[in-house]
Amino acid sequence: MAPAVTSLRKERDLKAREELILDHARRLLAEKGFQAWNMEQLAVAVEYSKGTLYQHFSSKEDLVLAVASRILNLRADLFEQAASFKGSTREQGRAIGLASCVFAHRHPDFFHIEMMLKSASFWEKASPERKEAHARAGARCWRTLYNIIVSAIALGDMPRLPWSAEHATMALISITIGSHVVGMEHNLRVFAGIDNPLLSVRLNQDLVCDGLGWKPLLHEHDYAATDQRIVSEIFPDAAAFLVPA
Amino acid sequence: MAPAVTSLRKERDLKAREELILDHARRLLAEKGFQAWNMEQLAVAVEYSKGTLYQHFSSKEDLVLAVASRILNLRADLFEQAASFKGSTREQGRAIGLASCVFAHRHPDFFHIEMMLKSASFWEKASPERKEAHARAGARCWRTLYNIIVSAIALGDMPRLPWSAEHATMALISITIGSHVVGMEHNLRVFAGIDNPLLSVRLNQDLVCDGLGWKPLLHEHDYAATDQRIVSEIFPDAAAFLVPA
DNA sequence: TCAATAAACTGACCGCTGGTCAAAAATCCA
DNA sequence: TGGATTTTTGACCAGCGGTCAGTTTATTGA
Repeated sequence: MAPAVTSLRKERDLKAREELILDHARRLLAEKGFQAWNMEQLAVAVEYSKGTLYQHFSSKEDLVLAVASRILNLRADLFEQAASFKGSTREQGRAIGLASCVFAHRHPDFFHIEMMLKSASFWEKASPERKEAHARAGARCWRTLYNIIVSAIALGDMPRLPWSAEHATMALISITIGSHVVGMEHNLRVFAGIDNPLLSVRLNQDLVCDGLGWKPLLHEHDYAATDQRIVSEIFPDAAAFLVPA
Repeated sequence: MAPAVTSLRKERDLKAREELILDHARRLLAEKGFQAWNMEQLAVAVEYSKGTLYQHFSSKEDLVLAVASRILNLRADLFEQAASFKGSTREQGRAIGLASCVFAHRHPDFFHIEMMLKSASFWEKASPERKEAHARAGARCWRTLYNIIVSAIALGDMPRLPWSAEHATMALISITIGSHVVGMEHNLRVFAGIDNPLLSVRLNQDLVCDGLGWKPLLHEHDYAATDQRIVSEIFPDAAAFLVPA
């Protein structure tokens, strides 16, 4: 039997190599999408053989799912940072909305990847473990928002009826995802004269928050000031595109 | 030179064959997604050879895009029917919301297909003509909604500010698309205890309409009665799942 | 230090797919 | 009817994801 110290190092090396593969795969995905590169090219890029790649991932789809999960966990990280903002529940919700935009700015290709995952043939080629990991990463995101909304209802910031906390969460997730997806359509951007799609994402979030009666409503509070605080306290490097002069 | 009568018949035959191909392709897409069938199988199904398929479509992606466009035009048809509803502007908007649900019920696989189209590699393999046709079909949909919103603003049913008619249109499109996409997610449905995803689509649409200040607001009017009228007058065969007892 | 053994890595190879095109079949017209 | 023209066909090609027997590298025990 191998000494524990040796096997630990091996495990570390394996993990490091997996990271290396994922890094390069993410780059290829961002640059070329899904079809315009192959496993051989990736193998050359990471300086291992194709066979070795398949010791880490059961298929190309499995690999791409792993990339998506890693990025989705970064999204969850941003959400959790945002949720730590000190302020009213609606301000915390707003911080998550901003986090979603910071994320979209850092990972403009993420939603494209995520759309691919929805395809049935894609999903069934991925390993169960990675599918579960992805579900966990997704849950981290909406759990963060859900907890804030539960607080909002408990504190009386949001009416309990006619929507449950779960439905309110779904509504905010829907408007956010929908706005990001729609914002990627070139024709619609031209039609609506939108130069910065992220601004309209936030506008739509405001709309839904007001629709949910989440107090203080948009016109009852100076949210521009809140935005300044959120950006300076939590996303200092994102000031430029989030709070335009 | 060929007689005009002959060439006309040929054109008709060609068109009919294209329909046949599209019908079978749509069936395969619905049953198996994109990857789990190939052009040879489709050729066998329509009883022509693979080469003949490529006289109609420049690639598999081009073919799938054509299928998507045909379905998208059906969506536009439903929207235009809905827009003809006699009532307040918000009731007309609601009719379009219902149309979107009728459509989702008839073509549950459409959004999956539409997601695939967003992929860059997919888009660039399709022919320019079909891409333009798809854009036109999409425009038919949002134009219909846009016209109603313009009326709403003109009639004073919706405040002109702080959102333009274009932004209001985008907001409603975003919540609708977003709700449909999110509603397909199994984990989230379980989390929110949603049995009928289409109901939450409509709930979210109400939320945004109220957020936009589109009068009469949800609590100012008996929209259940409106739904009954819309269904009986425009979508009589959709009563079952749209207006549950 | 050095075999013997085990573990890890490799790339030639396989089956399958989207897409092509020369040959064959069908159609048309004088 | 028969030669010219158009349409259809399916064998064929290149490129892909994925496999696995053979090679290389690492580990072990004397």
